[in-house]
Amino acid sequence: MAYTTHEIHRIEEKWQEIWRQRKIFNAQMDSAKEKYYVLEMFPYPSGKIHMGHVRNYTIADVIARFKMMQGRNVLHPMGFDAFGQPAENAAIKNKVDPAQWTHGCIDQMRQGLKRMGFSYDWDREISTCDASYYRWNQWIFLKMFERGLAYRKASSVNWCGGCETTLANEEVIQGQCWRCKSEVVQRKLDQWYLRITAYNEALLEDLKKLSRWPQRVVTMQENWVGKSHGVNIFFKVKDREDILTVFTTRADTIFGATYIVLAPEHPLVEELVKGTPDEKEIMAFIQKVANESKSLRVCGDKKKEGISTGRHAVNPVNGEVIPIWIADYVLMEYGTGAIMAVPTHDQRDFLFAKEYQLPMRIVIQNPAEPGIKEQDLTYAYEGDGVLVHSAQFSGLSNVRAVEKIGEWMSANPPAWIGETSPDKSQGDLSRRGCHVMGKVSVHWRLRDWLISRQRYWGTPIPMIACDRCGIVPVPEKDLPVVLPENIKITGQGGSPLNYCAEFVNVLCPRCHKSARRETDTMATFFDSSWYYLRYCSACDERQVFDKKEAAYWMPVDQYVGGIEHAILHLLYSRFFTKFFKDLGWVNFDEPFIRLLTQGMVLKDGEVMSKSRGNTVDPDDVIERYGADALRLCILFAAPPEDQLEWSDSAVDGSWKFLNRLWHLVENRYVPASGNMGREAMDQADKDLERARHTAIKKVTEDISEGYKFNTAISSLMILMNEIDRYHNAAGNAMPTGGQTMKQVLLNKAIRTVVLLLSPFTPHICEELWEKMGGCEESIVRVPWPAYDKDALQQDLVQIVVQVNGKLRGRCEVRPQITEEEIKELVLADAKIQGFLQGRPLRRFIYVPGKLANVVVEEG
RNA sequence: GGGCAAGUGGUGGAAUGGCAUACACGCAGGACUUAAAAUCCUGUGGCCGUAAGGCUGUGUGGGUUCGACUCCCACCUUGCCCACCA
Repeated sequence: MAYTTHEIHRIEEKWQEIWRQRKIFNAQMDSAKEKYYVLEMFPYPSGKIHMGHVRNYTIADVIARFKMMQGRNVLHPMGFDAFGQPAENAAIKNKVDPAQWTHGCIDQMRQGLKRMGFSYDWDREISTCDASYYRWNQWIFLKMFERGLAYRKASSVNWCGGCETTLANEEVIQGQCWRCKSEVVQRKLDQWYLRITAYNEALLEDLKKLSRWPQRVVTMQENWVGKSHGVNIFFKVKDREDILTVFTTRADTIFGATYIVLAPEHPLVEELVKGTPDEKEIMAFIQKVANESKSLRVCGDKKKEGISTGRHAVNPVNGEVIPIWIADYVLMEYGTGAIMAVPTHDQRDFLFAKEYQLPMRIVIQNPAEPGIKEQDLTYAYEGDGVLVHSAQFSGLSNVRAVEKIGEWMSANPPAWIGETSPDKSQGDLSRRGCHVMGKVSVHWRLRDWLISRQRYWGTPIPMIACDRCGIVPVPEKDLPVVLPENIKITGQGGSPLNYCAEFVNVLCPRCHKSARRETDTMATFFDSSWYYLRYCSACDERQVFDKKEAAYWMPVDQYVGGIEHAILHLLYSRFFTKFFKDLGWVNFDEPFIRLLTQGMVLKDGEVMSKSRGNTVDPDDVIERYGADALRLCILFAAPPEDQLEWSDSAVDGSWKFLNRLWHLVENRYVPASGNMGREAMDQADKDLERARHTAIKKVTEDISEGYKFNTAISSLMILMNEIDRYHNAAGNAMPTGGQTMKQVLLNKAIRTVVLLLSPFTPHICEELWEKMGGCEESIVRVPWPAYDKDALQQDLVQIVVQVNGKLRGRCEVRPQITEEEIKELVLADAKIQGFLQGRPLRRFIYVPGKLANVVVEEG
């Protein structure tokens, strides 16, 4: 029977059906067995699966099947991240119901995944848009609310005009909406936040436990949480009682501070400029900056703009009076929204000072330009050096001064104490903690997570606003707050739920008078922050997840997904896990032990995407070559973490290889019995056995150590080549139907290829295994083969001979040969002698089993 | 501006201190065929040479080493991430 396209489809469908019927991939908790949880980032159901999905899920599937064969109890679930904007956009554009559209996409996607033959436990499938799932979102939200981790606050938020909704900091990329790329602007709004910053220390500290995550993801998270050590310095406003707190990591430059800059949004600004001659002009400037888009404001190349307040501040270390400015380059979101400017040692301050002709003073000597004057500077010196013009700290290295000055400021009163009048201000200031110059402090970059979205297709936030009782949570017994259907979605006028009277108008759970339901929905990243826990007991209707099941299955042993989630999703998931630990629902700190970020799939050097129009439909490939060839091709073409350049001819190659394997079993596999001891083997037999064991070793190590599927597959190709060679050489000794020992060895090698290849191309391997008389219910139940060290031994090894590091010959020796013996052998060799040209031997290096290097005088 | 990753034949890639280019694609030649496809065999970094063989060769320049694709320093290029973060 030929391995035709028709035959491939029959085989693939046959085995997919068998897996389903025999429940091969249904996971059961079994404390007697060691578990293994392998998980892929679940897809957004946008329709058909694309090559990115195929790659992601094929990688994880190989791992899952490999672990199954190694005897682990494997949990490998799949589901759909089904809430989100595309469904709403489709509703606006095509006038279809988001729920209907989403379910259509899910069906299509599920079918695509099944066609690939992935080893999912479909009984655990979840969809985040089902009330059976999102009710637990609401439950979690209530638990967070109880503990003060979910709160409502009015503040300036990121607003995307394109999506007509708010965005989390993490969703703003270069000042633009991560989804639609619209400019993000700031708006004052009352919104729901999650207090992720309560965990900032743990989110940073526990990164140390993630030794099996890619370093760059850990670094990205580290930078995002952004802990910086520095000093809060208290500057008093001259002739007023106000204190301006500035944060700096460069306390060593405090004596070089020549002006103060406030962010335009700084709360003290209005107060400070009130009644001053330039008030109007200043307020106009602030308004102008406020109207600017975030990306423009945050662009580093932009000319820095500012305006003087006319007010002055007193430097606590020396009583120096310096001007207070307002400028767009200082951001309210970071630090205290106020900085001390040191133009000589900070490039931003330098540019600003040049622009507005503000004074500067050098306080760190640049060793490359000693004695340079302030007016001759062309850039700020940000490097290390010795302090000058810094009172008692002059002469100290700036690195040490950072610490020393911080300590000194924390322990001593400011210069203006006692100098200010009237006297009563002193007591007032001390009460505010300003009896010292500054305070060593830590600032974080991480902000609380804004989760309100003015969208329809998401989890309703389970809160009710009552005029009498304030914000009241929906009682647990009333969950879920079901998302109403048949809503008109126009894409305009804010949250569509606002217009749904039966949803909005409710009775207050506390006073039972009329009240209004919250109409914002949760950001969809909420849904995906805990779905891995839900899979542990996906059908449990009584609780968010089963503690016992989660204790058994969690944490996820291997997580596979795209690098694009390196910050958002992974950070949020880590936060939720820590929250569940505090709730007492889990007993571990981190959800994902090992993380693999697969590379992108490219076509003609560009990322494959719908908008570029360079996609290759996996379905078309399956139609022509089958799922196995597609899987093999995508695994063989590149290591999983690298970018993968799609090429049609590569599938052709995989298909040819599977064909060869098919015909190998069809034509060369002849049932035979018996066993051949090593002593009875000739050289060819030993070589075949060695090739077989080498392949077992290599494939096992390549899969488990670095997920080097491409080299694992190539070693199987090598074994196949060896089998062909062996068969051709042994032709005469192997008559058709022969019961010879050669046939036994050959069969063994063929069975090994099929077993080792089965995680990569499961359908064809199941079929061939069955043909060869395997009687297990599935090949994943066959134990993974082990290799024998003795069989790897060679009787003779080839040694490379070098003269002065250059390859000059080879020799075959016993592996046990001593250095003395080989030295004698090499030096006696006529060819080597020719290269030595009689020069005296200086050194002889022997790397056992590999190489000998004769070192003589050059020339 | 900062961080990370990468740079190897015509192509995808292999080798992490010891034979550079495994394995595959492509290409060329051959076998089979009336022919084509498929399949099988052989060859395939560059230069010189009929050959044996020699020289050269992993982005560039230096260094360490008996020996460097691999380690160190500097630079160039590309990709990704972050970015007026005080």
